[in-house]
Amino acid sequence: MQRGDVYAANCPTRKLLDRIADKWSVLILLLLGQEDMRFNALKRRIEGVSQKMLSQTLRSLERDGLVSRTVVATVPVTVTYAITPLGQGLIGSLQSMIDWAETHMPDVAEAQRGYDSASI
Amino acid sequence: MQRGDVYAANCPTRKLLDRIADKWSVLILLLLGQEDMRFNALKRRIEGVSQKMLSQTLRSLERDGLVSRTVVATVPVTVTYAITPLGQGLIGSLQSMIDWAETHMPDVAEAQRGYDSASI
DNA sequence: CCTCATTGGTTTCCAACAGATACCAAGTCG
DNA sequence: CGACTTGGTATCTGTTGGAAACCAATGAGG
Repeated sequence: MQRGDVYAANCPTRKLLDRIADKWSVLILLLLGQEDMRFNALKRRIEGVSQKMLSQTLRSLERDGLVSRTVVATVPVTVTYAITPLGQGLIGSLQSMIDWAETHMPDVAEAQRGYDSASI
Repeated sequence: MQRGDVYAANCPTRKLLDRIADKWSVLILLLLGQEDMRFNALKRRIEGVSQKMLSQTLRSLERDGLVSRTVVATVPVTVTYAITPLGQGLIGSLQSMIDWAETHMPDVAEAQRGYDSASI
């Protein structure tokens, strides 16, 4: 089986990786993996995200079929975002990345202290 | 057990995630997970990375203790980068992310076609 | 000897992108 | 009548990424 080379710039998988290996994408997918959320709920939950980046990233995730967007004609109109079955498959990897980060944060912090003190 | 909130901007784990969930970091870590590599070997292998971003990202990964940097006093001097035991633990999650991307690339491509044709 | 190549970077400059802010429609509440 | 909600978009600015030039120190080739 011929495998695409993710290190080639024009490889479709590499381009997909560039979109999901993004801080906002990861945080959004992880939240939607837990429960459906509306636009402003995501915005309030994810500290520091701008409306522009949130709508931009959501549109990109929707285009890739990882997230679904549902408009409900209430007043004012509400928009609900949810993870798709396709996106659901990604959650596992992302969650284990977060778990690793939370578990090994102390080791990383210590490595940083070592690095910073050595380079004074 | 009190869990840090990765969605808070000042959370150390969130900041670590922002550094790891980066396209260059992921590609570098994955390559170094397979074998030790020198600077220019990485540069040749990862299509599209600039020297600036490569050295910047490598320094960041070194500071976090995920990658080690070894200078050998040959002529000209050679610098070898290797994954650390700490970084090794992260490879699994990253690899499963790539595997997912390679496996589900056709689904994503089809979702994109659907999205793009619907919005003409 | 002079030039070009190698190594692994740093510096500079400019284009691209992210973030802050203002604005929008359409309706509800005081 | 204002002020507030929803989920955005438009604009302007500041930070970042990428292209290219430059660097030291040495070896090879003409």
